[in-house]
Amino acid sequence: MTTEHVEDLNKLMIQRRQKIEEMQKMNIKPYGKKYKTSHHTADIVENFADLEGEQVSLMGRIMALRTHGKASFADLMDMKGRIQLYVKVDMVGEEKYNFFNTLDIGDIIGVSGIVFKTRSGQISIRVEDFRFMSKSLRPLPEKWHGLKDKETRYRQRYVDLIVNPEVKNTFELRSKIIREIRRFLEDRGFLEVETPMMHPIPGGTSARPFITHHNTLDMDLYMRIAPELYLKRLIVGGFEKVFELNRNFRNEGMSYKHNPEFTMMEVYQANADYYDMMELMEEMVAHVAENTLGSTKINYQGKDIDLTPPWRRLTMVEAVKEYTGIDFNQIESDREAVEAARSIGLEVPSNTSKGRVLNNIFEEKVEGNLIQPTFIMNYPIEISPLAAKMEEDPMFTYRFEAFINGWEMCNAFTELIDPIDQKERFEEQVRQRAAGDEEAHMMDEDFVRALEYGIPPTVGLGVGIDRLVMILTDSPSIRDVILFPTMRPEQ
RNA sequence: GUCCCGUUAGCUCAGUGGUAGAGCAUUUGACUUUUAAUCAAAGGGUCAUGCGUUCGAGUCGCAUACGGGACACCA
Repeated sequence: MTTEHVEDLNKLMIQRRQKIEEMQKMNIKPYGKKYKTSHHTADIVENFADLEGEQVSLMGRIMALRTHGKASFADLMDMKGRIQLYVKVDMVGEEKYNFFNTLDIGDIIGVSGIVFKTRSGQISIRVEDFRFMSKSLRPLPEKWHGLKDKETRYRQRYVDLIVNPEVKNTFELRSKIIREIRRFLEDRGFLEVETPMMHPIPGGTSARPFITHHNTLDMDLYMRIAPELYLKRLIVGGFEKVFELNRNFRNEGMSYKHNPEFTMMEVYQANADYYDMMELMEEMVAHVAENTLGSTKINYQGKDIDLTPPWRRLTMVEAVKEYTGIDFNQIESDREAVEAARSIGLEVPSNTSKGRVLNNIFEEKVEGNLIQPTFIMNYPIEISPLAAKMEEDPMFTYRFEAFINGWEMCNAFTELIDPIDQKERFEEQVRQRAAGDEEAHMMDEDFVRALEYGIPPTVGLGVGIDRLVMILTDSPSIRDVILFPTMRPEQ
């Protein structure tokens, strides 16, 4: 700690640094070694009947200190909760007792003592001995109002976690949700795999990528926007059921439901179709809700949502008809479609194709209404370059998305497995890219080559994990379910 | 990218163009079952940053930074 730095510190921080000097005079180490513990706080509270009168030892952070002359109370917090400490001068001796009263909120100590209940019924530890373990040099936010400032909460998540217990709950729940997804898929014979995060050609979806550079190879690489094309290569290779649950990176706008890096789960299954995947999706979400929240009936920001399968299924054409009255089965030409869109107040360029118009109307007029889980099926081919064409109507694909609370929660389709068709669709994307569409797909020759070896009929599903966690943890912003959300640097 | 809002003590927040406020936290004292402990006293501020308007700016204006919200972009 340099002196010029100390000058910047506020009074509270100077006081705490001075306490370190006083501790050193007393031969107490401000930063010590591990302390042998027998329990966590919550274990004692939960098993009080068995532990009353027993000796226990704990490690934790002082969160409150109430001195009463010759006896003091403190609240000790660890990863499982809090417990009250009761320290008496005649138990620990005058010197230790006086030192205890100089502890700061935030300091970390090890204690051992006897479990008992105070007169007012509070389960506590009568401290027989304690050891200082680590000094806290910065004051924590206030005990009652906690830390509210969102900027500080996101930038200094460690403080948020210390003082806002519900934040810890959210992230524990997130961990359980991800664990249950893995368990669900593994129980059904899916193999978890890891494919590259740095791609020479970013593919698998429409999105702008982040670009990075490899020095030794002297080449640019792209942070992946989706694992899709690599997972399908694995289906070519003979893995019939695979999934990957990890980060994707998209260089796009940020919002309460978009973070530049986010967690995606993609599943691929050979010899299956999109009906199988709809079943898997609704069962998986129900399994996760049941095993983390204990119910498939949840409440998100005041809205009751019932995740119990089966979920409602509608084609995109049916959904648009239901919410706007426009029947795309009756629309023959692109021009008619554009006119229909304009008739309900949507601005659409004149040269827009029928399928894109349908999708625009869906996004503008339908999506937001789909609060209860709903599968929307059969997406237009123009916006689905990796999905299999429907035999019944080549304008559409065997693709579906699930919506909950008006948000897209997953995207899935029976995969295009015809390498010749795939190559043509890539070529069309390349033309659109040349025409200025930055998010059109790039040609991936190796992926086409893989398909040329032959791939069984396959279905794939991608689930936005952060949004699922938002719904299940009742979190209003994606930043509330990502420990360290992307932010500009301070200053 | 556009618009709106916010930034005052460690934290949570008041603040009407005229001496910078409260609660908690902190320091000192009292108190051996308190628990938002209590009681008594004290200290604590580059009002985000910069430039203006004004006799005088936390307050009015402009710009910048960071954050939040909405929209746009976007699966």
